Amino acid sequence: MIINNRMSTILNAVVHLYITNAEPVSSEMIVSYYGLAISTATVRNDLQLLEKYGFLKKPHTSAGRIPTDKGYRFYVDQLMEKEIVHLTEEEKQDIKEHYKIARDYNEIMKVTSVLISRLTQNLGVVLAPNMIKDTLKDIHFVTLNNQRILATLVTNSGLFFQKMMRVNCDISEENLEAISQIIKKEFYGKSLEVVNDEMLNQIYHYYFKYQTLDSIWNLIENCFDFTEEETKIFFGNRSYILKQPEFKEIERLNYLFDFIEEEDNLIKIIKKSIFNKQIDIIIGSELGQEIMENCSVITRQYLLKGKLRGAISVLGPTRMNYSKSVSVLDFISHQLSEILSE
Amino acid sequence: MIINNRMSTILNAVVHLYITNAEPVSSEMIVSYYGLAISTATVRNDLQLLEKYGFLKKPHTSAGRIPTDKGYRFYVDQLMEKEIVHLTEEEKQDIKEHYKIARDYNEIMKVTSVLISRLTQNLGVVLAPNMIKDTLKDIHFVTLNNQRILATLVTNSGLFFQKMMRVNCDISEENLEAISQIIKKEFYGKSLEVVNDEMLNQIYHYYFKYQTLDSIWNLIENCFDFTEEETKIFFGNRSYILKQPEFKEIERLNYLFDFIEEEDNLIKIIKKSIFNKQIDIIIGSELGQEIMENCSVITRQYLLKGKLRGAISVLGPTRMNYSKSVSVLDFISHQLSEILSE
DNA sequence: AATTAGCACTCTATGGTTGAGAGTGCTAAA
DNA sequence: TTTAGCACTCTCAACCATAGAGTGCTAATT
Repeated sequence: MIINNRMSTILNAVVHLYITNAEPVSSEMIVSYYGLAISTATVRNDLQLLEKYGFLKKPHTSAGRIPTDKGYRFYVDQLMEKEIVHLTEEEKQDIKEHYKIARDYNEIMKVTSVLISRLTQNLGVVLAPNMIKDTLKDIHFVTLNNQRILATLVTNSGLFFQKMMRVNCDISEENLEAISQIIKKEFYGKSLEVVNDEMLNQIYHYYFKYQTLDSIWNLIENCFDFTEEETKIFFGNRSYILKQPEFKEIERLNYLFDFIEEEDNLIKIIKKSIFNKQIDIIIGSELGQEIMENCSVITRQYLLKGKLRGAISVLGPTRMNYSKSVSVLDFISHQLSEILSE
Repeated sequence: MIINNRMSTILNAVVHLYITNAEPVSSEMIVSYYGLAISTATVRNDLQLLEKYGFLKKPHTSAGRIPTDKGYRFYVDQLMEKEIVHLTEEEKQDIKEHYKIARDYNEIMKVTSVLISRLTQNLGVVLAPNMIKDTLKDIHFVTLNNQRILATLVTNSGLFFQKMMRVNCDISEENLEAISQIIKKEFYGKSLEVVNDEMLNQIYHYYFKYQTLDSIWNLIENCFDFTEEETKIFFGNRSYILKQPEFKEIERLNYLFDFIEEEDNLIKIIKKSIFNKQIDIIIGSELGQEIMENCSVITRQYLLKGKLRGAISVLGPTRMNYSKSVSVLDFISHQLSEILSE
């Protein structure tokens, strides 16, 4: 299997034209749109070869070609980088404006997902920052009512985390204050992972050490498990993806929404991606989800103070603009990292 | 215009059959499914009259009848109450189980919306509890990092409210503590509305009164506006509504999603409803949104300690099961009120 | 006066047919 | 190795034709 220069050009052309027109690409189209100095017959020969190699396929005998997953893979790995579509100044400005308005972390995540949706015309997805490797900086309890206490836990990187806890008896402000002092004293500077494990394992140790607070540790034992919290996921606008021609048959759309609303599968896929590399593109069947075989997911890491914390993604049909999506994710990832770190 | 008993029965039959089958209802159908002791011709005569009065319409000359908005309105106002579909024991148990798992308020709202979606097979919507009429019970500041402070404000009903504030200079823990003490001292027991207004109006008063804290009031002035927070809205599963036959043409679906994602319109509609009455049903064109003329919204209030706080809704096609939806909303509203109040 | 049987009429939905057009793949020539 | 030329294939849209579902009207019946 030899892919010469011309074949690369042709494959590239097919991908491009198919991405923009959503219709099978003919030899005629390739020549005319790219002004190639070769005949359509020559192009057809190459197309035949590219199909034989598995990069292209035809919906039916007398139709033009469309890329296979393997074709997109080759495009993404070998051809795309040369022609990354950079964002326009307006787009960049637009992104920055939106971030200026967002105040709290939830809003920042929401804005991020919406921006990705809008700029890629597909579904933007954001995984909220993970803080399990952070260290404990502060903890505070507030009584909401006689059955509920709100714990706010702050980490060294300025992220925070909240949990409502149910209790069966009144606990005085003083006792809550004392508890938080103890926790700070014992755990300040330790990673949440450690705090969590040690607290759960050694609860009786603390129970004996600080006897005055006996009733409270029992409550905390049941309530204070930081890790059980599942990853928060944010979705941007779903309306753009609805308009993609691959979803004009409702059935496909049903599959897509069932998949999205299941959430866990998607979270798994995204998490696996950021573990691998800074940016990861998963195409169609590579997702390993039969019902999603006509979709791709692009995932980009984002950082907080230089450390990997979460991911932002684009979910769209395999016929998506990979180049544009990568640019969007790159730029937004930088903005997001900057905002979170500041 | 006289609607006799038989005509009511027939109108009721049309609504029922159309709701379950999503297909125009013929005279034959009505007689056979309802075992009426009259001929189809008689039914046809009544159908003609009901159409003349505007309760029914035909998609085309030789088709059965479907209800108009006016027809649904009559059904909902006059016929429905006699035959409310109560939830089964399993459904009730299912709801309770789900609420047991939910811990914090966000989870409770999310679970609520999902339950509504599942049980009605349409889109569940929840407006988070409004706390502007609550009084201030506690306030606490935590430093996240040198640029960000997290304020947690607790109200007398055990709800809380958070805001991240940006600052340009370090503020010591002591100063933050002092500030919160001052706010508590000045505003404890006052409604958030009042706190908000007075704080913003009299900021200079406090500035002079507590001079040691000069730099801080400036920051608070810009950041601490409780009311600007817009109403939080939660959506359940969108996948059920996708499967409704009225949305098998993508275009309708596009309208629906554009409307949903706009959010503001829907929030306005829901808020107007709860202001009116405990339960409110808005049918098709009554929504006043051209693109949503084939949809209805049912809204139910929910309480916290006996006071109106928010709303739960069902959004679906006008051909939705109003009776079932009302039951679902009723039951869930009670559960939700109970959980929030406990 | 109300109901019903009977029947003509209307409209949709389905399936089959046709022809145009798009695009390929092959062959033979350049 | 490239290309012109052409037969071949398949889709798509348009156009029937027909079956059948359901109505509305008229005249008969209760």
